Amino acid sequence: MVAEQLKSTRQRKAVSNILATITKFSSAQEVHKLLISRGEKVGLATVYRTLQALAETGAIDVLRNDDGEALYRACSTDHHHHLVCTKCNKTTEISAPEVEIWTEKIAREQGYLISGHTIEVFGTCANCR
Amino acid sequence: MVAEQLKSTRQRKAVSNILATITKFSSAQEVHKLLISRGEKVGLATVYRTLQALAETGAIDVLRNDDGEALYRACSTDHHHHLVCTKCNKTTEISAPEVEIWTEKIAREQGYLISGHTIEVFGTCANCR
DNA sequence: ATGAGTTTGACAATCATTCTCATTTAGGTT
DNA sequence: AACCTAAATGAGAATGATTGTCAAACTCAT
Ligand SMILES: [Mn+2]
Ligand SMILES: [Mn+2]
Ligand SMILES: [Zn+2]
Ligand SMILES: [Zn+2]
Repeated sequence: MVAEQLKSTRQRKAVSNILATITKFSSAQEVHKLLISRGEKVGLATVYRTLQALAETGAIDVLRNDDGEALYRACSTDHHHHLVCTKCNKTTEISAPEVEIWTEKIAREQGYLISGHTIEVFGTCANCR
Repeated sequence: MVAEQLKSTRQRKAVSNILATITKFSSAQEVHKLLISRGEKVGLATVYRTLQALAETGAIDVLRNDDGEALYRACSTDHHHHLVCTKCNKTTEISAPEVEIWTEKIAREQGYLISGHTIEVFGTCANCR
């Protein structure tokens, strides 16, 4: 029972590199298309697996759009939330210590053992108007 | 171009009635199974359409679970958010005026025209522990 | 009761995501 | 450098929630 290990592969590097160049939340399909268009040969399934793995370790963020599709983004490493444009998915990171505290308090009051929370604000960015 | 009108049908009443008896967030598939098990004959597509219609008018609430599936619930009519059990989907409504204000402020500062926001807290309820 | 516009439902079609599994690769060991 | 083996990959099939189709059934204002 050896500990889990993530091997460094060409594909994983390619995905990470692409993510580093994208500022908006993007779907696995979008990331895959981008990779292909840049000449990187990476299978679609691998893109899915890589994004999910990165999200699980907290290396990148995930959220669901209105259609339930998963969107990924390489955000800053500290805890934060998002302001997302519903037209172009442009994203601005936001933080709110006061809200974090409120969240903890509420859950405790209701007898829940908190596992996480979601705070996303949606709207139309200046550009899209 | 007459204004939209929602006709009162047996199926729509059945869906609304069922929702009134459920306290947890449920998927269209679950609602459909419940209807069938109670002898109500309603097509699956109709359940989907009805839930979506109700959600659009704001009559019921929607959220996405980790798998991206849409879950519905007949909540109170006032603005609120949710504390959801990740095991059984038991839901507690919560409200937070301070958070609402913060949300507005943030969006305005960033030049976004707000269209909505999502605030859900997840955890394990007392029962599921 | 009538008729135009809605709604329904059985079933097909979508389509994002997952699964399979034969083949390739990373990275440690001789 | 050659070897080994678990981990990773990818092409394609499979899954499954959700949506589309369209003829038949229904609602409701007249
Ligand atoms: Mn937070
Ligand atoms: Mn709110
Ligand atoms: Zn935008
Ligand atoms: Zn529970």
